[in-house]
Amino acid sequence: MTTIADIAKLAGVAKSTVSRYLNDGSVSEGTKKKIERVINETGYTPNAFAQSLKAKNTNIIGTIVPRLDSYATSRTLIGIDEQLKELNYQMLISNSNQHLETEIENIYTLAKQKVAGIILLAAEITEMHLEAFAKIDVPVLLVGQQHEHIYSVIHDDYHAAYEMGKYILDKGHKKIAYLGVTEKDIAVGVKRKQGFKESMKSTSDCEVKYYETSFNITEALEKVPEIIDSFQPSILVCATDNIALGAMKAASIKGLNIPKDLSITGFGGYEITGMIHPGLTTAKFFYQEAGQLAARSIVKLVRQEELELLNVSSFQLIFRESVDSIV
Amino acid sequence: MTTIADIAKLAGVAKSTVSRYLNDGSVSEGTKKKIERVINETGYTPNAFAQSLKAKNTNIIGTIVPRLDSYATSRTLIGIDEQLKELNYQMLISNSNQHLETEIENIYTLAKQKVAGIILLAAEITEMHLEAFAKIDVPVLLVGQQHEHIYSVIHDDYHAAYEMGKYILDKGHKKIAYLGVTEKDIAVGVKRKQGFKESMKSTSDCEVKYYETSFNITEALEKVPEIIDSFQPSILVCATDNIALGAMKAASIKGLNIPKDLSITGFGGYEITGMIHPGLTTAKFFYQEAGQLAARSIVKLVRQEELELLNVSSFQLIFRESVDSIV
DNA sequence: CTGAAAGCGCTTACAG
DNA sequence: CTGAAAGCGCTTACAG
Repeated sequence: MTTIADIAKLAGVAKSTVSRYLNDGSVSEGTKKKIERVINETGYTPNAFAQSLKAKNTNIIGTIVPRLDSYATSRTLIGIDEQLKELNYQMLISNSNQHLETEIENIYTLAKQKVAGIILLAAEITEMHLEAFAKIDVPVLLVGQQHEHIYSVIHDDYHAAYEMGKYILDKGHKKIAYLGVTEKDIAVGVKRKQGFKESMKSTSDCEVKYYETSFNITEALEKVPEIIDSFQPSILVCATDNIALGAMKAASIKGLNIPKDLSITGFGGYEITGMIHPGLTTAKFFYQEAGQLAARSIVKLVRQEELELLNVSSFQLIFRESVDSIV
Repeated sequence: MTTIADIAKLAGVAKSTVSRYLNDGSVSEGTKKKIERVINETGYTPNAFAQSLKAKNTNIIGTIVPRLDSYATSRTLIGIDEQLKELNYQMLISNSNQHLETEIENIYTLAKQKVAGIILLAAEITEMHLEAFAKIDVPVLLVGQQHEHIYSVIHDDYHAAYEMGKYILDKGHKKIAYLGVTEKDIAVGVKRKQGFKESMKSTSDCEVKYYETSFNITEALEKVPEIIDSFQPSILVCATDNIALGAMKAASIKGLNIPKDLSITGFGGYEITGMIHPGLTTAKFFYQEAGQLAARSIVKLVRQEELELLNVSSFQLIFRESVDSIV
């Protein structure tokens, strides 16, 4: 293993000069060349531990995810990773496994590891989160959820739901069931529902009912039949693609034809929604792009550059076969 | 930030004693207690960089994945992470984005970061891989692919395919199409086909044809119609769940009923295969468990304990509605 | 069992 | 622009 001392000796300069060459670079052309040559010959790369020991922080961005096995998470991570590499930062993934306490722990652990910044793929921001953010001296960026005091990148849940509502109204649906999730989740539970409700205001002859389920496909699978039986909606607007998938399965099991007997929509734009039959009409969010935006944003924060508190990533409605036109 | 020097001063001992307390622990009961108290009061944790700088290696296991957005990868990572935490190691994920060169680069980069070991979720092992493994002085474990010279954890592709073959024979199928992938992929391309072929030997009145496609759903979607048209199989055995998903979509688009007109099976056991309608008959691999096994195995390698060269993770056939019984 | 000292590979004022 | 020296927070022989 070659060290900075080796390079210095081989190049005939002092270690500090090599270090300067590696960093700020106020070195004369001549010595620059000498050092460059030696580094190339030896294939030297500085020891990151020694660097971090002095510098007291790293070029690592810690990314905390609630779960690893989710399409949204994966795509977001890919975007973060891509962009971070380009900016010469490294991504460190920390999985909290849907455990609030583990999530809080991970915040402190990452801080202790002297990460330059933390990206949190958030579901819910509690007092404990705020306390942790305050205690650690590391910039934090939320992805997927907003907060009045914390920088964030969010998806445009509100407008996506608003447009979705408009669309199904256009399609002539009048008995509409909205299957949402807990309001603890501001993005999915509150904003999507708000946007949807807003779009429903434009009509008066519609019957709209709101239901709640979890993010779990299986729970949707169980809940949907009673909604169908009691309310008999012409369309079921599901707050996530997974819930929609569960709903489709439930409808199929009941022998209903989608979309003839029941239309269904989702939110997310998961790849699988285009691979099933019938294809699912959904609002696609750009997870990878949002990840890239998040990476750029946290680096700005690290560099103490300016950043909007709230950064919104866009969406796109995808129209497929799961919605029928009612005439 | 409190350091080992602070602890030493507060406890009235030398730094080296504190260090000893933290490590081998040959410290008298009395001083142990004093140090313990101070550490608890201050909430001191050693600086990992300083430790690594001396120790010259870390408790980090680098995990290289070909892609982040795959069910198999995600589940495997969860298993690795879980088990590694329990063994007091940390997982560092390195995404090569299905780029061979990036993958090779990642091997060297991880080695430079002084990871204790490397787990490689492998697709194909080339000469460049072997060269990299030889050059770096870090134990390596393959997951998903085997190799005569390298430690590995694999799924039991051969027997899974063998059992699947037996099962569809039992169901009375006689015109069978097998849709596999490139033989560069030993596990999926070679072993699954071999196991399947072996099971076909037990019968003589069957017509079996072998086709090849990529891992890409879309490609399966395009390829399947011509297979159906030209060969008219009663069943399509797909080498992965994704290919099966594409096949199901293709069949649905053609207006075929699954399984009445065409039976379909997959391999993988992805969660989604149970959520679509009809449910997909498939061979489930235990990715998470395999990940745990991988974590235990690489730690054994790091600790220079003994390990079998080849470690096999199990499988389970899941019977659902996508296979018809032919009488 | 315990402490003083050297050293891991860097960076950073401080002189020149 | 350049170098000598101190120091980052730890560990590890070496004495005692």
